[in-house]
Amino acid sequence: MSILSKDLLEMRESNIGRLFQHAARSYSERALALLHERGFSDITLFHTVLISNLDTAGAKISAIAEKAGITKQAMGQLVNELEKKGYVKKIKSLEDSRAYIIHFTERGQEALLAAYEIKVTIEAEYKELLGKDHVDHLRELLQTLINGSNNTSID
Amino acid sequence: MSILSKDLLEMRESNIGRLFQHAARSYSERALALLHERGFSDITLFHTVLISNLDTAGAKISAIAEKAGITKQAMGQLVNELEKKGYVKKIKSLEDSRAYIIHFTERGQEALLAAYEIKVTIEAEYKELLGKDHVDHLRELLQTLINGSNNTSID
DNA sequence: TGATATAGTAAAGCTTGTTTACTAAATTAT
DNA sequence: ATAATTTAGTAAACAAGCTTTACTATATCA
Repeated sequence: MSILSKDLLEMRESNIGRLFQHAARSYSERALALLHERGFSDITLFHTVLISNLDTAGAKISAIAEKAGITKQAMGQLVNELEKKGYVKKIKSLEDSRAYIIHFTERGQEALLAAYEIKVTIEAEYKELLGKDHVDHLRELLQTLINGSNNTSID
Repeated sequence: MSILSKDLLEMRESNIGRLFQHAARSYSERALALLHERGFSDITLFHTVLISNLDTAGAKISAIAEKAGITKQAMGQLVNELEKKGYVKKIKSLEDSRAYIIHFTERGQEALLAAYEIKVTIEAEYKELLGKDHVDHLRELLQTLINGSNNTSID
């Protein structure tokens, strides 16, 4: 008990893993709140996985799934939901009749643009808190960390 | 399509929210792998929520739940699982006969100590990648960010 | 001594996936 | 050309990690 309580206090006070988690959560909650404010209230955190991974208009489901680090089935479900909500369309590939190409609808493109603007907004907020140089530095440090470790991950 | 593809490329290339997520995932995967290596292979990521939130030996379920940002029920379930695995014990409170106090068993304390050592190990790895000063700076920046935003969160 | 708040449990349901197993089309080998 | 294999996607069942709703038992306050 005496040893533990000391260690644990030290443990909590500076657990960098927890800081990462909090930062990630803070970011995504803010981003989603802003997205809802702009009228895209039917999008959940779940859906943003697709949005942030579909970087080339017209990719196949399996390609996006791989990029996002989830199974084809999960991505298929996600695409179906977003299609129901009117954000994307599945169009049969001309080159491969097994495959579908995912296209954004006009509303999907609006959402995408909003997402981009929100990203800019949040980064501006960060710059106000930390200063531009520090934000850039933060990004670099994180990038280095991710490239350096994490060799066994799916993503 | 022309506008979008450009924006999207820019979006992906430096999305700080995604960097947070990757960093968090990288950290927790590494931590869990090391914990398993040390013989605590029955612990999942899920269980570490309790472990990292139970900083005062002898807290009530509801108190830990609140600290961890989850419901009492979820924490109750978690505690039961960890009790089954032999890491903690629920002991009736003498002061409040509705309440249980969570105590670590000997094995639980071993796990806790291992968790602390793993934290130190991972941070040492980070220091090797980035340098000590940069790790300290990273921590500061994250802390500032979390304190500055995130006023609506549960946690 | 009621009224209300708090500690914890129970059961059902939700989200975000995975695993296993399948169909249909494409590719490669023979 | 046809058989074998790979690939794209779907379907169904299940699991983790929760939440919501509803409850019991105890404690506290008026």
